[in-house]
Amino acid sequence: MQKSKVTKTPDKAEEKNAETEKRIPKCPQLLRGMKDILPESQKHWNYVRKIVEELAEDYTYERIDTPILEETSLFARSVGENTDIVEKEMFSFEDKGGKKVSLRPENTAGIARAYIEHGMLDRPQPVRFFYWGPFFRYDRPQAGRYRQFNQFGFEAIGDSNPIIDAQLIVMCQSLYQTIGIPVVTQINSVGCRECRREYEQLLTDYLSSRKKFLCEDCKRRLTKNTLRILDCKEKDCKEILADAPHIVDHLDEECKAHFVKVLEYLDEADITYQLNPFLVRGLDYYTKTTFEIWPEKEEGSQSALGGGGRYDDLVEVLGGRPTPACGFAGGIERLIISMREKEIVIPPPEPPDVFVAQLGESAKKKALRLVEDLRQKGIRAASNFSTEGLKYQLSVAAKLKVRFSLILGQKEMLDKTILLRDMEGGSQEVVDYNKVYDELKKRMEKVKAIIKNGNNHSEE
RNA sequence: GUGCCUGUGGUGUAGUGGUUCGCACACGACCCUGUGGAGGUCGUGGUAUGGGUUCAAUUCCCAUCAGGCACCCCA
Repeated sequence: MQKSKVTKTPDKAEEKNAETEKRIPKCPQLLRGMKDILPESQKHWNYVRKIVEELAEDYTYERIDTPILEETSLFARSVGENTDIVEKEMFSFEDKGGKKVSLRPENTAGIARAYIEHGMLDRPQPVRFFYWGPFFRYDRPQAGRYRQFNQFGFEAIGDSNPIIDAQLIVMCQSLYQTIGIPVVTQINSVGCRECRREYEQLLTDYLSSRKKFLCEDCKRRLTKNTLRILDCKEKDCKEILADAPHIVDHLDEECKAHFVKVLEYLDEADITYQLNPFLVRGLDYYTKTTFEIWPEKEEGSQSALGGGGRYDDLVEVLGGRPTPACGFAGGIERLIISMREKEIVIPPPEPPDVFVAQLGESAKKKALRLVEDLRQKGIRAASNFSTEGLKYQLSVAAKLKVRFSLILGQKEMLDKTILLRDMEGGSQEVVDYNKVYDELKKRMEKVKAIIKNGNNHSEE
């Protein structure tokens, strides 16, 4: 028993403590904006991943993983030199060879690069990919906004048909619906390069004449990135924008036809969407359709769950042949935050088939082997060898919601038997040790059959 | 990157310019080597960090760091 804190015999002991404390540096902490995903959150992550993978499989999108590190110019050329992402949010540095590299802030550019680099225009078009992984942006962290965050996404490269756009939106809506989060899709068209250029001129003219009423940011945007003014939340700017020309009214024939088609398809699929003439995305590569997915009841400012659109020029901009494409990216952290808010219950994992409890050293030895033997025969056996008490072991079994427990003690060791306990009801019987597997299997089948029948009639 | 708010054991919280900062949960040990951790006893663990004011700071002030809100941006 020691009470070092209270002792009045300070000097040596305390001095020593102080010294060692000084000598051992404090444990380095989590970097700002980074997050550990602890085991207790993994069920959310696994669940979302499972749903994304199933959806991808249903729609034949194949998994692709591109590196986290790419040449900086890849993003500068695709996302855009003058975007915030490239200008101030990338983790960029020179590698030891002096090459300028960046942690990827998004994935479309990397995938387009891979498409070109591996000559995927030789595959049946469109090539469909899905991905899941970490991305990096140096932003000021907030709930739902981290410096390392995870996204999943779908990309369909090589098809200009508007049904691709519509189907992506259908997929996304379905994804969030499956998880249990009601969402609305906001949609707009920013046209192709040509109509955008004309519209930008039109908008610039309109806004220039009202420049003095715009906020400081927008005055700056007027020369640099006019379209972004549409996104401004300042009241005065919004008022001015109310009468501003809408890009959808200034699309050329082809872009207009494309947009109309997309909307037609969405109507046909019973997708509810909101036309948002001010929806402009912060990445330069978008053409024609752009859309964002929002929770039905949006709370907080970081709540856009995902966004996407068409990027018909990107592959060409990066040096490939002109190739139309369309994609979507969703934020996983934000999705999980929404799930937590909605208190969405995740289907619990299947419990193990059996729990092996042991008492005494020789039983413990044998149980070690038993667990592995059962596992190899396809029975999922849980165990806990770190404690002795049977009470404790059974409580672990109960927590795991295991239906059966096997109890191996000294008595059983002598008789070459084992106790098989049905955790539901608590009946148990002595079984010949060599027949454990058969007996267990028999009972598991029985339980399975009962569950099957029971479900036909009543469901809890 | 700007403005604002917050910071008490692992988690959630109470409280205070003055000996030992309280509680709950969680965690560990024992009662307990034969049955679902219920009960009992005991225990580990904290004022984010660094300065300043003061006889005295966890409390007041400043800075830093971290989290959050709004902006910005976007996932």
